[in-house]
Amino acid sequence: MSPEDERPDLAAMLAPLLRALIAVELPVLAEHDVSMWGYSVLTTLDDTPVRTQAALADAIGADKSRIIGTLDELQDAGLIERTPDPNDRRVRLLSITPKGRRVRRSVRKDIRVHENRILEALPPADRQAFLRSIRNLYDAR
Amino acid sequence: MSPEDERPDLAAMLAPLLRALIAVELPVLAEHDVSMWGYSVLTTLDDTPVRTQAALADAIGADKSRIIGTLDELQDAGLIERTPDPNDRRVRLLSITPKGRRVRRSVRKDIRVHENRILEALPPADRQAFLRSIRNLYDAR
DNA sequence: TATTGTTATACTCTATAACTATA
DNA sequence: TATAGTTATAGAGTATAACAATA
Repeated sequence: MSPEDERPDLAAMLAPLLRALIAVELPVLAEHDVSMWGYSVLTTLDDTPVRTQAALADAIGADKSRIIGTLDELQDAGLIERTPDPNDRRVRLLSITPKGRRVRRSVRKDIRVHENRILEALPPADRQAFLRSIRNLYDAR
Repeated sequence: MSPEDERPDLAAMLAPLLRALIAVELPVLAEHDVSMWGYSVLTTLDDTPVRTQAALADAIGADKSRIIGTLDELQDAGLIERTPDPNDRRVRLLSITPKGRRVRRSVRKDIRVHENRILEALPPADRQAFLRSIRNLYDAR
């Protein structure tokens, strides 16, 4: 095996990194009284409005039955709204509230601080290439 | 928020990437009849021999009680050995067998093929910087 | 008959705490 | 009393299937 390949597997390196990111995010989310799934929902609704719960579930890679509790919590907290669709009474139209938008952006700002602290370990040039690369891989998904 | 910061959260981008990596690795592992934890154990024992099961569990970020089933399977398959330590009869000394080493390296080779296929989406310069960066973040952990 | 949202059930992981045998 | 390995129990998270209302 060539020296270049003498490195841990990609997944073996990414998993601890992701765990570390989640570990610093959880307290931030707790401060704002939202769960990880809740924040994921707020982010999706803020960036790319979706009509139905099924479409939302699909967008965040979850099962439609799995997000119901999350939606209940977000609705109770006044962060999203579920209004019956008059054109198709099976559907409940989803939307983020102004309060939900404020929470989402506030959480994101706090998370960015932690992310930047972690990324500071990288030389600036590599840092840019790293961000460009995961963005690239993420978009190509 | 500045344009540079208009990107998904790091964790939001890394999570799907890790999921994709795991998705391609699982069939490879299944072909070689080892679990994800089993492969993790083989990797650790091959690279950095550890004496006790507790030390191994610590090295792979698991609880000592969680790896026992994995060790049983690996031992039954002849991939590792557990020999009682004559100096401390509470301890069972761990070692990877030649067969275990062959399996580990065979799996790694197959995984690399899939990893490289995914990384081909990146321009070569970025690809190097990306690998250097996650290695950097991983080692600084 | 198919689809939306919901609820219920079962299954997998994981964390924790007990237990034994040694020290 | 403390530690290594093991087993047992309980909890969280998830997937799947069934269900009622509507199309």
